[in-house]
Formats: sequence, structure tokens, C-alpha cells
Amino acid sequence: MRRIKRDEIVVAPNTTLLTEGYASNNLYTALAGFGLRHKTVSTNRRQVVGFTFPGDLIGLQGGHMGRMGHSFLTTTQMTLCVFNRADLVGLYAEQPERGFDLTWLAASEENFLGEMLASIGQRSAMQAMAWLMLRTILRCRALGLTLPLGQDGASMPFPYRQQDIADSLGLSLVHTNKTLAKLRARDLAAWTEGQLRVPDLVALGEAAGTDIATASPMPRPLV
Amino acid sequence: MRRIKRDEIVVAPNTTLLTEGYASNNLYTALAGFGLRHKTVSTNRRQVVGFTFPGDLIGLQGGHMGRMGHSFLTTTQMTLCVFNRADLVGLYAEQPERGFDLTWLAASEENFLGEMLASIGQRSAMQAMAWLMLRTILRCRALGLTLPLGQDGASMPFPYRQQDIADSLGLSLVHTNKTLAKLRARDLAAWTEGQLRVPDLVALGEAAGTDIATASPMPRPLV
DNA sequence: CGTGTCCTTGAAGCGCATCAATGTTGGTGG
DNA sequence: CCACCAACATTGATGCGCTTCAAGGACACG
Repeated sequence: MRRIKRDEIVVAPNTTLLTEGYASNNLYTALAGFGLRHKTVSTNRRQVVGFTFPGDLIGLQGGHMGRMGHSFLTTTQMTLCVFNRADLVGLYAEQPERGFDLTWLAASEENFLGEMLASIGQRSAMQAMAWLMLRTILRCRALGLTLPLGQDGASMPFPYRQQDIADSLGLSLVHTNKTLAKLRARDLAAWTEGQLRVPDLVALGEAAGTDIATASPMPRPLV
Repeated sequence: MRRIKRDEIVVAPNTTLLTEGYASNNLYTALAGFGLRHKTVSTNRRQVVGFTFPGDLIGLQGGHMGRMGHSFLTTTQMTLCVFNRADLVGLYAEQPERGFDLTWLAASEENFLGEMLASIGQRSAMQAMAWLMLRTILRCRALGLTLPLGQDGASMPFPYRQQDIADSLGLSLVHTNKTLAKLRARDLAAWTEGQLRVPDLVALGEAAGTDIATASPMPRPLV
């Protein structure tokens, strides 16, 4: 991938990098910082379709299908590696394994969205919230972004706003807040000051109606 | 693709071809018939993550990520073209454009699931249902599966059960039935005897809170 | 003619949205 | 250095859209 790397940039918090409906010449890999991808449904309604962590590829869609299906917004300051869309075609020819990996990533994203769908569609607010936190912290543990917490727990930076989670789960801000308070009261997950602390991953999994093995992400190729 | 084609099979209605959590050696292209992909959340709760029409690729995930993220179930009898998972790797090397197309397909699926997510998360039952019917009929029109109906309408076979739609939109069967009745009463969409009839696509789009251009699928590569 | 599958309709109740108000924190300019 | 404001978090009250429970109808099949 280094061959087609074009640049490395630092972006301010709360910046829209990619806009839904527009073509993008670039795609990025997140090196540091946090962001999110979202779709706009109507004025004052959006759906967050994913949280972006270091190591994630951003804008693959735009590179393959004329225009972006979602926008990308930074939450914190981010450091990004920049690639050029036009270079992708050549990459497939020269390094088929990389092309295979890209399909893998897209399929993996698809799988994640399917799980989100199942979560929003079939679970209660409480379960869905628990599932999201569990899924997030397990994924970030695989990335080395978490710190151990007690026997079976973990903590990690999670610098989003409650509104972001609400828009991700299709809940109102108010109900999101109350559900978070419940999770905190039951010692399942405490999310304060941008830090997510889960004292017992197994217990959180039970509240989510799933087990850790099911919620664990698969090992992924690096791009 | 013909090079790696292994077989052509006919499958009975209501048959599970791929099972969530298991690896699959095969992937398929639907030549005729209808089916659906679904995830099992718990006993007696599932999430339908997509309806499968002729021309669709089935099981790409299983070919790339060790095991399937969802099950595949036929609704009608289906005719399928069978490919072997192991042949995929070679395909990427020999025909990079095909590999590119596969990523395109996966990214396209991801995009669709994002839209489903937005629909379930942000829209009312009525809007979500209208959106699903519109999206479905527009996609099938591009495949040549629809017949024109009046000035701005279209009709197509849609041989699913109400429970399938309910599980797709995260609604109860009862409410799905009542919402369908409303759509029928308002002359927006009539779905009876396995046929979906939409007299005015634009009007349906208005009920869905979107316009036809936004809901239209992008042209796709054939595999 | 009984049995299973799917569709339909009514009634009751709950989970969540919406409305409204207050608290907290950090930034900004007088 | 404090008054002010904007952004985000929190909490209570009210009501609706949906789920769940229940029952019955239509049709196909052995």
C-alpha cells in the first residue's frame, strides 16, 4: 500500500471529510483519532452507520461506486493517510492479494452493518446499547486501544457525544441518556468524560443477549 | 466467471442453503427464483438482511471471511449457478477487473444495509415500508423483472410472506399487516397474491420521505 | 374433513418519542 | 476577572406508535 500512498494529513475535530452523494478522489486510512460515518435521512435526522477507529479504511465505497453513500465526520482531531482513488485499479492488477483484502474489508463492513440492523431491529434499547458498547470495546481491544480493568473488564477512550450514539441506535437523545444511566447504575458500563469503562465484559454480554465469542470481531487484514 | 463455474442446481422452496456461523465452500449466483438472507438473534427472533433476486451473488462473505455472517433461505424454487470458494483467489490474480467487481458488489451491499439501517432507525413504520417497496421495485425494474403499470407505475412478483417483511423492518407481524393495509387503502402499494403493484412510484416515494432518484440503485457489474 | 400455514382484525399496555426545563462546562469578549 | 453564551448532559411529565395477546377467517393439502 505504501506505493500508492499520496500524503499524510492532520484534520481538525468536527470536520466533514467526505460528503454523501459526492464523488471522492481520495480514500484514507485513519492513523490516529476518532470519527464517524453517517447518512442524512432528512433535515434534522441522520443515521450513524459506523464509528471509525485508528486502522480503519475510510471511503472505500467512494472509490468503487461513483459517489459516497455516506458522509464522514471527524469527532476528535485525526491523522490520516491519503490514497488516490485512481490508483486503486492498478493495485488490483499488481497485487491481487491486496484486492482480495479490500473485498474482505467491504464484506466485513457489510457483516457489521447486518449486525447493527439485527440489533436495532430486534433488540430493546437496553440490549442494543449494551451490544454496541461490547462490540466496540472488543473491536478496540483487538486494535490495542484498550486498557485492562480489573479481572474481566476493559476501558478505552470513546470521545463521542450522546447524540452520536442516539443516531447510531435510532433512539432519541433523552432515551439514550436514560439508558446509559441504567447501564451505569447496574455497573455494566460507565461512559463518562470520554472514557468507556466496562468492569465485566461477560456481564455486559449477558445484558446484550449475546456472548462474547459471538460479538468478537474476526482478525482483519491491515491496509 | 464461466471458467470457475462448477455446476448449476435447482433448489426447492424453503430450503436453507447457507447457515450463519458455518463456513461454505460454495458461493452462488441466482439465475431464477427468490430467497432471503437472515441473521438469527435469539430463538424466535431473526433479522432479514436482504431479499435475493435473479442476478444476485450469494455467499460472497463466506468465501472471504472464514464463516458466514448470515443464513440463506429460498422462498420459491431457485435455480443457482455454483462456484467454488477456493477458485476465488486465483480469479483475483488472473482477472483483476473481476476482483474489482467483487469489491464493488460488497461495497454496494454495504451501502444498501446502511440505507436499511437509516430506514429502520429514523423512519416510521409507514415510511420504512414504503421505502422498502420502492427500493425493491426500482431495483427489480433495473433487472427487467417488472411490468409497467399505468402511467408511472410498475408491478412485479414478490412471493414473500408478511413475516419476512416484518423481520426485515424490525416490526411485529401484526403491525406489518396493518401498515400494508394502510398502503393499500391509500393506493400507494398493493401487495396481494405474491404480486406487488405500485400504481405511482413518485407518490410512493413521497410517502417514504424520499425521491425516486435517491432510492434508485446504481448500475451494477454482472458476475 | 381435519390440520397446518398464512392473513386479518380487535383490544390492552408498554417502550420509547417528544416536550420542557435545569444543570454543567468551557470558551469569549467586555 | 467576571458576565455571557453555546454545547452538551440530565431529569420529569405526557402521549403515541408500536408490541403483545387473542381470536377468527381463508386456503391448500393429505
